[in-house]
Amino acid sequence: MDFEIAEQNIVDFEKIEKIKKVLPQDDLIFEIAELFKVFGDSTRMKIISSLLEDELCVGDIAVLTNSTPSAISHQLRVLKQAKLVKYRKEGKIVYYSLDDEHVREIYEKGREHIEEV
Amino acid sequence: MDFEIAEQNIVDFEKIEKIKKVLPQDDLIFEIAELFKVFGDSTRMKIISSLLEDELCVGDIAVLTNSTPSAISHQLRVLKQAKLVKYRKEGKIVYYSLDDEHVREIYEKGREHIEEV
DNA sequence: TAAACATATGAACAAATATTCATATGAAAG
DNA sequence: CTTTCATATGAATATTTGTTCATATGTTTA
Repeated sequence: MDFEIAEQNIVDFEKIEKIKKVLPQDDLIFEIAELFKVFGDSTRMKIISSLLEDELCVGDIAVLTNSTPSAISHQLRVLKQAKLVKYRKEGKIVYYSLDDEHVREIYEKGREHIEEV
Repeated sequence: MDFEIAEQNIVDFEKIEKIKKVLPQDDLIFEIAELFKVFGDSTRMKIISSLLEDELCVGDIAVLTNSTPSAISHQLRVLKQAKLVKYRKEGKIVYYSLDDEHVREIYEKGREHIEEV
């Protein structure tokens, strides 16, 4: 590890060492990136936008997103695994809703960035 | 459009129409997703984590991320296009820094979600 | 002016991923 | 109990995307 560092062109060695100490662990950074990856798809973002308004079943989400129930079901699984949505069953119908206030907050920060630039 | 809707299995037509009215335009949703896509990569997330601490040049970021200057340069271009980082030149050295408080806020919301679940 | 250096860029390759299609599951209705 | 319906799932395909490698650009130093 240290060999590699020594071989490269470092402008400010002390600054690097200082930052290295406070950087989050690789696996935490990986998990954060994985979370944002879930937000980084138009279909899922449209699902999230819709669920910000109300709980919805798969078929209704498919209509709102101009997508197929199958595609939506796949994406809801991704959102579920990321703990961004939860669901409740009512007979054969499954209602999905947002699982976390962070979803709304993250969405809104993203929207702010887009709309202010 | 309305034909497609009529053909599908809709559970609550009124709810759908109501949500449809308040949903953001497709192109805004697309842009938000594109923004989060930028956050959704480990390398870029590590760059962002580093720049949260201080401005850094390409070579130093490469060391901190265990990556090559070339790979980092490519990723910095992505971050630049998303208006997440800015840069200043000092001779042949280019210093990058975060361009927007939203970056920090979005990063922290993401981290909160990961750490609280 | 030539060499060394930091960064940028383009093309090619490999890996990841969203959608589609066919089919499965499980619940309600006939 | 058989059909219909809502949702889920697996495999295949097509597209996107990150890295690598070679090379280019522009700056400093010898």
